[in-house]
Amino acid sequence: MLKKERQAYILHQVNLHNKVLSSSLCLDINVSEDTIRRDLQELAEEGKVIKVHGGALSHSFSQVHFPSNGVYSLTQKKKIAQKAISLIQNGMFVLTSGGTTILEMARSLPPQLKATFISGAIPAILEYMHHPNIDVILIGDRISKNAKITVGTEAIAKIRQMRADMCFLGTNAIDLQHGITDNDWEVVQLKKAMIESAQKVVCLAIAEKINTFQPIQIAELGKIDILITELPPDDPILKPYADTGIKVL
Amino acid sequence: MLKKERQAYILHQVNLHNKVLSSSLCLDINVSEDTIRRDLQELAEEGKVIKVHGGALSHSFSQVHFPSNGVYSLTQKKKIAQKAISLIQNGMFVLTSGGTTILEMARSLPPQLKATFISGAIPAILEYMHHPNIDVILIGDRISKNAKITVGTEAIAKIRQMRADMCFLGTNAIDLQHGITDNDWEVVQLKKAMIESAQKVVCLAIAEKINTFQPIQIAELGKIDILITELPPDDPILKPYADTGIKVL
DNA sequence: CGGGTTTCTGCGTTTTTGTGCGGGAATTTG
DNA sequence: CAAATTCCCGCACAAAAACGCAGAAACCCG
Repeated sequence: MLKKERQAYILHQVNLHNKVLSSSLCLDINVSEDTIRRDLQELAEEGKVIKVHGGALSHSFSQVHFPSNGVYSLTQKKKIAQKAISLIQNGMFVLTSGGTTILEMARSLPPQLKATFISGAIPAILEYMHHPNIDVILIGDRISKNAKITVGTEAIAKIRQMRADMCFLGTNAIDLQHGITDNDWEVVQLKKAMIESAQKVVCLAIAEKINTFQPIQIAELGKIDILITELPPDDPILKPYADTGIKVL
Repeated sequence: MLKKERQAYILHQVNLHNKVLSSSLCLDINVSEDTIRRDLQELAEEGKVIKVHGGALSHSFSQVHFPSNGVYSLTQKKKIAQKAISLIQNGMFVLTSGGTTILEMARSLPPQLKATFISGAIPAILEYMHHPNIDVILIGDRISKNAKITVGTEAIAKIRQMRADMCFLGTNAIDLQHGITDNDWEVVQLKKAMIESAQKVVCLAIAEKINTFQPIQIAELGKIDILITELPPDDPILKPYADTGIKVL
């Protein structure tokens, strides 16, 4: 088994269960504990997991207990959220993925907006629920604790039978060659379905995600209608994307 | 169980209940009191909790007043929650409705319990999601903002195709003549479906709900297997229910 | 093709960390 | 004041990590 393959498997396990024991991993993959430990260490250095004595934890895990995340690019995300909200009109059916940028958008929705939001992302749902004029449709299925979103075939089937006006995707990585990419297989399946079910696809990405990529492809750039970052639309880094026909905000 | 994981659980409990006893924690997690004490000490050094003789307090608690129970029957609900939890075994599939009693149960689930919880109740789902060993299946559909639970035909259809070992119902009203009743038509439909899909039906009701009724019937008493209140099982008010064959805890 | 280098992996050995236990000191409670 | 908890300290033991090393595979390059 290849090293990358192994690390991808480990990452998948961590994302699925929020934690992982080195001992159980080395039984699973049938390699020595040292190898696992080295893998975890590498993943930890890349910020993919958090290494602890005896195994590793998912990043979201510790984020819960450090609610003081005011530092995490909040101002950029607010800016993105504002631009995204300007696209939403009364009466629309809006499909949203998970992620902190989407969450910020959910928090910033103006109270007089009347629309229907469809999502399986728990934190976002909580925000929608508190909004006075928004109807909320919850996508059900098994919950991925790490992504805090429902994943699985039922969720995908439900999304497939929707016809939304617009779909907002929190974006983990985007570049010219691979399009939008991610590292969680189940979330990727979900986002694929969301793209197919929406008339317009909007990607929200903070600038540091631009020109990066991850192992699994969600969609080619051609599928994207609008790209929103915190940068001004004429920033040179965004030029190549605009040139492919994507509307950049 | 990983050390960080344990500390996360402790922190969660402290933030939830504003206090925590080392003795109850070491029963919950099944480690020695020394370990708990060391954990609390570490958390205290990081400023996450305030350590006191016998346990720890949340930071917010020490600052302000006693917002505590009195009005909201919290202690009764905790008692009910404890009895309910004693019915859950590892590996079970458990269906739960909404309501504050169910929420209290969700908060009190012991961390080593491994089970699958199925629900459309958003507050309860949040608790299940934070639990280290519980798998969560979310029932999707339109969200009723006031009940904070998913309602509608899709939700009912999904529940119908489940086969749960046990179903816990928060109960708004119960009496001998009408069985269990409620006043929200959509929630009633949902609970009916849940009863049909579960092998055992457990009703959680605080004593003040006993011998009251509401406009819409959910089910006859005959459908109920177990009734849990905060009273001792031999309380005279419960006698008539026990006489109909319901197991009273 | 072949020799040198880098990368990856597993195996001992040593260090560090996490946990439980016993006994005595300190604190709470009645 | 006395009994019961709870806390603190040192120790022992097990599990995990760090470290150095060596063999094997992959890679590079003239």
